Amino acid sequence: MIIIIFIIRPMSLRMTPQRHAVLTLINGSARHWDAEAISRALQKNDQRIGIATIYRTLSVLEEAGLIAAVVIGQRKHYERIDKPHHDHMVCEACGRIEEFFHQDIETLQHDIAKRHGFCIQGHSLVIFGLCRQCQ
Amino acid sequence: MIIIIFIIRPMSLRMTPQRHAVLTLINGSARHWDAEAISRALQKNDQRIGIATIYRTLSVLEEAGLIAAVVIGQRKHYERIDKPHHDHMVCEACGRIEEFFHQDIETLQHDIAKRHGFCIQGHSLVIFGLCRQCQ
DNA sequence: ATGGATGCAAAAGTTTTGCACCTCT
DNA sequence: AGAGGTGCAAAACTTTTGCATCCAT
Repeated sequence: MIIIIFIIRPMSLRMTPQRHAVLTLINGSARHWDAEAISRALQKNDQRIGIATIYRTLSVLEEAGLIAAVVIGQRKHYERIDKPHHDHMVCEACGRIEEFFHQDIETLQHDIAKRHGFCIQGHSLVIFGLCRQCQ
Repeated sequence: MIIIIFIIRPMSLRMTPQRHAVLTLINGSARHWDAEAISRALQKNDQRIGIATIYRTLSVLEEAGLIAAVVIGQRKHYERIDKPHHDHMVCEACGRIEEFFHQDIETLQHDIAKRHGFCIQGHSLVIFGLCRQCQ
């Protein structure tokens, strides 16, 4: 006997005030945000949203492809999606995060993945160092 | 008035049974271990070490340059140091971790860091995808 | 004796979950 | 009414810290 279970998920998510606030915050800057930073920024703006809602909202927005996630130093950060793909360079002294894109690095990653028989789905490249100001 | 404080740190660390057990475990396999996995593996081997000691030991061993650390998916993993530098490829289905090294990728990272005025100190490159078996 | 290491338990930090309530069709 | 969202508090997890005790000089 074969049992097939369909799990029907809504195709579109409800854009509530909370979700809108989080999305607007992220889309309104080039920064990388973690849940804590979002919570603090919204509070300063008199929009207090429960931290649980923030976590749930970030998952939902990421799954919907409306924001991008990067893990930086064991912590998930989110940024707006309307930038072309890029990787990150983090200053270990001041925390500054810079973005870069290098087509050759991208290409070589695909090459090496193929060589290992991997079907590449994504990557995370973070360069650590000292920025110009902190050297 | 200028006060100079010298903090004298021991140059060598004491190789206690606990530290030896952790080091032996890591050096005895090609795996990547997190604190939990180490704790479980040692228990199976009738060597129970307090989890706090494991965390402290891992820091100490890493600082001493006896093991290497990699952050994979928000969690710090440790592996033996006696391998040449490499990056990682993680199968999102089965968790398999493969290693690779690509000199051109290394070189290009240095190029791009220099171009941004960054003094590069390290990097973390993890490729996500599906391994041959899981496709 | 003394400095370092350990184990335990408690604390801290981060993220998830349960649940009652609310909101929008 | 029903599905989905929210806030709060509690729980779950991971990692760190305080402290009494132990161990090896």
